[in-house]
Amino acid sequence: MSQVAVLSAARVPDGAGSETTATRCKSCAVRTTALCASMTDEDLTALSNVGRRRVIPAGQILSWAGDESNLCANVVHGALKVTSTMADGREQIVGLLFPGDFVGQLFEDEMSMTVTAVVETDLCCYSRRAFEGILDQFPRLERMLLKRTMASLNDARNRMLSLGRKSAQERVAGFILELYERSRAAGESQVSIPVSRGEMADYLGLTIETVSRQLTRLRAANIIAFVNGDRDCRILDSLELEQILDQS
Amino acid sequence: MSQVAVLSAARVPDGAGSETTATRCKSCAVRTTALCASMTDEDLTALSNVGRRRVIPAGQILSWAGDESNLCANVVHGALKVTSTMADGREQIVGLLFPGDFVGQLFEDEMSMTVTAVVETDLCCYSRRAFEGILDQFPRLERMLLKRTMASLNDARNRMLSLGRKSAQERVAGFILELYERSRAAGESQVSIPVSRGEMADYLGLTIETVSRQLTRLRAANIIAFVNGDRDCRILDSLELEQILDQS
DNA sequence: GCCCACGCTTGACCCAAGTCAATGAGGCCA
DNA sequence: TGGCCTCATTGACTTGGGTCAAGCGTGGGC
Repeated sequence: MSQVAVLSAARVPDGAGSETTATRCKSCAVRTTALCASMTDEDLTALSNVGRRRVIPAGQILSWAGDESNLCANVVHGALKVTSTMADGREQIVGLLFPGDFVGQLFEDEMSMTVTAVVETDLCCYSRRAFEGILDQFPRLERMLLKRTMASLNDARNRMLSLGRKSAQERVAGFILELYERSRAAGESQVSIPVSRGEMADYLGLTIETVSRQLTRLRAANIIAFVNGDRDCRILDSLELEQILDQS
Repeated sequence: MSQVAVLSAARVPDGAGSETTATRCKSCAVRTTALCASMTDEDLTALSNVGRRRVIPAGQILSWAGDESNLCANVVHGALKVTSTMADGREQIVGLLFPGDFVGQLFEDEMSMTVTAVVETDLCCYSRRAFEGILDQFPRLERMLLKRTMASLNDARNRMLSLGRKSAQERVAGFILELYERSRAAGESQVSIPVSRGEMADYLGLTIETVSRQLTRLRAANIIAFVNGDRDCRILDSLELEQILDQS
């Protein structure tokens, strides 16, 4: 999953950007999962010289659709949402970005989507122009970006199937399963839902009420169970969840 | 708009592939609109040596989701649909490809979507492996592919907004407008709808009946008018069409 | 020229999901 | 400790678009 967007306001965390060598990059949490994975330790200097760490508080908008596109970034920690909005306020979340994902609209002067932090998020930011320059110098970096963009396109297409053809129950079950895969890959036993019910609705093309009712239904059927409020849940019957998805 | 897929059966048109130089490429209908636009006439030999023309009859499937990914192609003439299908037959068209567009799943061993010709279509096909090799040699080609993939991702995201948040009327009006822009750009005075009502429905996440009713409504409101059957129409009031789209 | 098939339209009815509204459960500040 | 404020849930009702079932028109085969 790699993306396209840009950032405006943010505060700089203590000392970030002050180290001039690539030592900071080498120990970075996303050294092997972000685009940086395509670079050797030596080449990383090219990136570390222009990259600047920023912490974005939850709810803050990094950039509006229509803004000038002058920054791009790797997500280091947290989560971002990429949204498309209509004049009357209807909103669709067209992408969720997690650590290791890339955000920014390259080769374009204008941002086409709005990017917002859904929780407090650490970014490693680059000037868009500078990043494009680095891309020219490192074919392996460009290749990795190409592969990721293709993977994002694939994701987007799968979400089109969901939005165009699946029932509310199937969409909610699918979303829970996506999160389940993500947390299992991270070795966590519990699924933490990183977004509010409203954001889930905006992601799935539903209303808050419908999302809530479907979750209640899954809970009543003993397929999932919430622990400590409504943001963390345990999967009691992942087979049943999968069954809701691909054979109804 | 660039894509991801592979092809299987097809018949070879008279003499295609028999010229060994790039002369054929130079006079190709999509020389300046397909990925080839990134290549100089001299460099084109690299592509023309491995490219093979094929004509795909309307309705023929080029490759199924799950097939081995061993071919890719430029669309020269006609139109393709990229679809995602569920076990029970529900289908979503996740992309329409026109002359100049690229189709194929690079860097992947398996096709993730089904690709079908919606009308008789001419392709310029490459072995996937060979094309990947050419990509390695021509950074400008790779860059153009990257830009197109990013543009496709943007399109896909706009379609997510449509599928997730727009009413039937807005979706149909939006589709007609897309076609209108395309035909205006081609200098045509009439809009020809390249797909059946059923395919329109699969593209818009609606049913045939709903699409038909919405078209009837646009016709009754004197916004569009059909000429010679139901595949060609004239736009009588494009302002009203746009108004249906972005301010309701 | 006739018939059948296929794609499109139209009508009548239904239901999944949206809307509107009330209630509940934390969390935060005074 | 109490009063908000925000977010989630639940209920009652409405509705846009789906479903089912006729018609209709055009084009191809015989």
